[in-house]
Amino acid sequence: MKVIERDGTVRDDLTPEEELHVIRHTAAHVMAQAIKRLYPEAIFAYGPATEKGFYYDVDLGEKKLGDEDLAAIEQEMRKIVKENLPIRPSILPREEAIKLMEERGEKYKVEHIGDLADNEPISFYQQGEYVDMCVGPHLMYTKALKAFKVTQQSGAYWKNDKNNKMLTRINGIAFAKQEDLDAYLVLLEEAEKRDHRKIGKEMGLFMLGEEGPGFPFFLPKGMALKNALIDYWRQIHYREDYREIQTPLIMNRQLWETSGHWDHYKDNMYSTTIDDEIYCVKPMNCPGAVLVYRSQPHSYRDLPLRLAEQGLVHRHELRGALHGLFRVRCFTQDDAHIFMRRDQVTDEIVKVVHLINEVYEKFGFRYSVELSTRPENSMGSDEDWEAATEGLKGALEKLGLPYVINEGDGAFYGPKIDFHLEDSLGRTWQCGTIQLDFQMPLNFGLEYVNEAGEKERPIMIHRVCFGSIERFIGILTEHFAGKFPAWLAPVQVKVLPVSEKSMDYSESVYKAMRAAGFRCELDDRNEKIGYKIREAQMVDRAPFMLILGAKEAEEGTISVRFRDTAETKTMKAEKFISFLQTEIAERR
RNA sequence: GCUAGUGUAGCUCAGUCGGUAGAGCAGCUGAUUCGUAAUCAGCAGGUCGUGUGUUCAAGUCACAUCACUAGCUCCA
Repeated sequence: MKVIERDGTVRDDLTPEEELHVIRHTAAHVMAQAIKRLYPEAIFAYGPATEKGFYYDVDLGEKKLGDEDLAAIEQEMRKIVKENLPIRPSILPREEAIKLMEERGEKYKVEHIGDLADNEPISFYQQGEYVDMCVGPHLMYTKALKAFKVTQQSGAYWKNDKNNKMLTRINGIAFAKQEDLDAYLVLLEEAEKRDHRKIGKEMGLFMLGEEGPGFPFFLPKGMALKNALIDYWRQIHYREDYREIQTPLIMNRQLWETSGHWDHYKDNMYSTTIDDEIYCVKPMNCPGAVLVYRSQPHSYRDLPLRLAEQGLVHRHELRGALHGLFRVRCFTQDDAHIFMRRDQVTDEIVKVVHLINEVYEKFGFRYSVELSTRPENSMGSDEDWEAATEGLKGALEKLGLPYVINEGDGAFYGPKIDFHLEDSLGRTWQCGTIQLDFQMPLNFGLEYVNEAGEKERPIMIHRVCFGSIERFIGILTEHFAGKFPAWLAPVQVKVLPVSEKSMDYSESVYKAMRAAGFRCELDDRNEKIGYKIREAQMVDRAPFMLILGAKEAEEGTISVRFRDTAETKTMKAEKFISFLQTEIAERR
């Protein structure tokens, strides 16, 4: 595949990833050309290639686009491809570049030139009547664009700043070959089947209602899953020497003023009035943990002190941001606050990273790591922020973990390391996070007594592994497409009598399974065995089905059908029980 | 909160030009007693998200509002 650089050099040595990027970037230009033909008044902002496809942000004045309009744009793009226009670059002096863009009314491009460094060359690519300011490279002819689709539109602010004008963002996808595009569309369909909202409904895990937007209800099956997850969490945290606490949901305004939440987080806090005083529903667990720490004097020998809490927090999220279990207004954080001496910071962070890694590996998740630095609206001194940020960086480097830096994205009280997991569509969601905090200990006057008998201020880590149990369950559901491993499965064993004749035997087996501690259900409906298997497989997604008919009743055995292989094995109930107990105990 | 869209039975969806609500699955009842991914028949199920308006007449048109979906912004 040949591409042309802004200086006119023709190259054919790009990697497949780079080629895809160029294809998508050219697709964005062709789309812009199509838009300009259909809507001559359109003014263009940014139009990049992305990981998933491409988009162009366009100012269409008062014009609103419907689905037909998107189809028309795609149609026009196909026409432009057919015309096979050559795509050629040129570099202009800054004044001429500005003049060209001004003549064409491209005010966003003019502004963009103003943002560029003085020595940055300003280049343009032209295809037919359409000229776009662009660094390239691009395909050399429009006909080289083989497979693309305009997918959706949305609003987006100029330069992503909500104080700026809202533009129309038109999204598309493009691939090197039609087969790749088709495969991608199939993938999207598959992803839809894994959507945790759909599976959650099918399996009866949770529900959301208009009565409480963003406040999920956990149904019996979802609760079983949640509890299994928390049992696992307790086990590993006990091993790592954490102590579990629980702090109140509602505490008075003064506490939140001390912690800084009142100043920095008020818009996200729910509040209520009790005896004429304002109380806030906790959006974070830290102040509660801090009060627990402060309730007793501490020796340097007690540190690090690790206080863990399954903390239910409430945050007022914008309603447009709500999304199944991924983004809710109340969620349970598997939180912990670690109070420690300055010399313990690196070791402690390393331990937490190991723990998070252990948890994610358990489920086979891949994750990406980000380090977020000081935001604008924050508290504390530059030195403390510097030290905290260096502390996190040092730990990451000691571990050799690759990470990207997210400038200005830290919490208001400290920088953080974030762990991001992918959903079925490849969107990433922040789950685990480790935050280093000098502020809270200062604001609350926390102390410990050192070896010399002097008072010193501890440093605090805030950290979560799952992040929010709700979000984590959403990710898990999509990851396993509802086919949870036995230790997590809401229904572990489903007993399926072949007919009513084997009902008595089935009931006795069912009771034995429950007595063995399994989450077991009996399908006692008057249906054929095939029907029951179908539902156990597709709806409950039970890892084990016990098929019980006259043969089993006579022999005193059970026929176990395995969800994942569809194999069947006949054995004694005791054998199955000990097998499954091991399976669950080892969380395989 | 912003941009665009969607809202009809528990679920998935149909409903034409404005003329008074329809299917499949699930549920219930009956028959069948069945061996590894859907047995047959019957019955029942709806204030068409909510409100206001236009009209002789509104699921259908208009406005408002709520929820949901994709994205933006924001976040675990």
